[in-house]
Amino acid sequence: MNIAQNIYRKLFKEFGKQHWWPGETTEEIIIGAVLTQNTNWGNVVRAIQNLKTADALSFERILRLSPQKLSNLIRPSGYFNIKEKRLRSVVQYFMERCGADFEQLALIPTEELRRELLSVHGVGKETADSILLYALGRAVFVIDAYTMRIGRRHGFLNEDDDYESARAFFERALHKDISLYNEYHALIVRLGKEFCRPKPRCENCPLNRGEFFMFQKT
DNA sequence: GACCAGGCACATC
DNA sequence: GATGTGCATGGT
Repeated sequence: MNIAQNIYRKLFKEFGKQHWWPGETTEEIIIGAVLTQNTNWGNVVRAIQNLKTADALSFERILRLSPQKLSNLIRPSGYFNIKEKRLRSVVQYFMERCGADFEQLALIPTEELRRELLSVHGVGKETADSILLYALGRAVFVIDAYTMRIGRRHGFLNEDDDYESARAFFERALHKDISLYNEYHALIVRLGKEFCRPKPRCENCPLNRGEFFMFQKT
């Protein structure tokens, strides 16, 4: 049992299954992945609800909306002028690539798909990997701000680790398992929200209990 | 009122 | 290629 596996076991025991990604369709998951960039999920829910109410929670409908109409619907998620363009470009990519028939992507290797996604305006590593894992069912470990902060505080990531080295840390340590990656990232977000905020520094963090104490940095 | 939230593109050095 | 900055809402 390595560190990454041990942390997972501890988190799952503490929090249980997280039922991620919250979203009913593949299109909704992809839309949410863009809207949640640097934004509280609660605000994303409002934006998605607006799209749903406007009967615009689909790729085809989104492309029909004017920039002004779309940005107004997603306003609660913040950065709405930026995200209007990003969402449109992501939707456009998928419509051109597979017509929103995601089965058509089944034979494309994950790394190739990842490169394509990263070339789309508004899609960085976390958004690409969230889409790959949660929308397209590819075994890619998603790193986010919580992962980096938790990893550094608890000493299993170094200060100079970046997105790719953090991803390599988890992917090397774990079996290549979609549902494991899915659950693990969700658990990290849960831990981050409840115990590992920028300040105050965590005090009752589950990772500091029992055999994990040794990994904690001051 | 300050801080934070499931980032990213772009400018500048 | 590293570092800084703008983007914006809503909760605590």
